[in-house]
Amino acid sequence: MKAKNSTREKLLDITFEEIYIHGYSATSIGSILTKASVPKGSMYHHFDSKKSLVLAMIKERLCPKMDIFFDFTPQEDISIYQSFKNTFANMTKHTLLITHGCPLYRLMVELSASDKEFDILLSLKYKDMTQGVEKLLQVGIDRGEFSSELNPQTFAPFFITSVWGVLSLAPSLSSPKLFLSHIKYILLLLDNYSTQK
Amino acid sequence: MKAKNSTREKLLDITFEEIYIHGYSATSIGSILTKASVPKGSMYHHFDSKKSLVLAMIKERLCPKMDIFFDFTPQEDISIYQSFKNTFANMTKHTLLITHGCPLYRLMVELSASDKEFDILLSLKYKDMTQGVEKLLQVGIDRGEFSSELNPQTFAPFFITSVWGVLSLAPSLSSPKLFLSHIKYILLLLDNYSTQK
DNA sequence: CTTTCACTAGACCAAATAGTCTAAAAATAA
DNA sequence: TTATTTTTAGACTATTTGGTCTAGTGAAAG
Repeated sequence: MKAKNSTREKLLDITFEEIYIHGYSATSIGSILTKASVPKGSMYHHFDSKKSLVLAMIKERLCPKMDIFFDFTPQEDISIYQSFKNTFANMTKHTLLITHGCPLYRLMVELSASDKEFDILLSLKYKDMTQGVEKLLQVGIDRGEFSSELNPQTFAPFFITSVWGVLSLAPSLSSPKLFLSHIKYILLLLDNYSTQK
Repeated sequence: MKAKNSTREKLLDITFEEIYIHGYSATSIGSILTKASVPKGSMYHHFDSKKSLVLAMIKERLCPKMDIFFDFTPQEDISIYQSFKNTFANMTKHTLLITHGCPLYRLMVELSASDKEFDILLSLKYKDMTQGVEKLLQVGIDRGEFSSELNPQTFAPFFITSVWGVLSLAPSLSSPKLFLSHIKYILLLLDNYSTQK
């Protein structure tokens, strides 16, 4: 007996992989179908179109993956500065993230300007992520770890876009070393606002 | 009488515009031809394929445009720190750059992982640009404006990828304000290495 | 003037694309 | 079991894609 919705789930899995690597326009339904060993009829039973398949993939695969790649949940027993270090350490564990960049950002670069529906979905997750950073910074301020001069609302977007910027560089230019020196600068900047000097 | 090579030049112009906005895969030769009012035969007389047209466009349009968007030439009479400020001020004048992002980076995100020839060309220009920043920083160190602790070779890639990261965000999220606060942080970081405190 | 050659023009082609349709199979409910 | 619904299967279609081909045109060289 087959698991419930296994076809749908498999399609979402493969769609994420294919689009992460090749992008939306360069990925054909045919290639997804072949890789997933799913016939066309099955796909069009579950999804109206290529676009709706990808919209579902963003919601059910890409967004959850972002929460795994970028974990900003504050913890009781460790400093916020250390939390950021842990966040970065967690990122480096995901090789695909380092080599192929941020899947959300890559899709955003390709689609946000041309398609409103994609833009809304992707921008929403972006805001969700910057808010995660904002909250973490605010906790740091509230705890007295950071000066109140630190503005979470402007630092968070700087943080996110700066990190996505390095990550999504060409694989041939990207490396763990480059990423490490990049985050070193971000941490240095954050340290400017540290109260424990 | 027609200007020499006017067809070729027009094709490169329109190709740059179309691909800057829609990306490589989403731009068809047909749409370029229509927009440029050039028949297919003319295009294939000047270029072997879509790919070779775009490779020529990168060399003859995109790369020169990058030098206009990002001007890192040091000047005798002004400080390097001020030079960076001027560089940023120059960027904000180019509205397309703020709204649609860095054309080189966008293309890199779409193509570098999949196509070696594009990757080589785009990566070369990336290296060219980071070198521009490196040199500017080195001049600053040599002049005694920056501490020798500043490492141009790691700061330059941080600088470039961080700036490209904000610029290439979704147009719906992007704004001059966001860009301004972003560069404020980069300048603050650079100021850490300033010798005149 | 005439020959030559770079360029234009667009009809044409094969392959790939997203999407449709109908029939059968499998799972579920009665 | 039988009836009903969900899912699978893949042939088929219309459109678009990048690219070819051949005939014509215009300017410049002889």
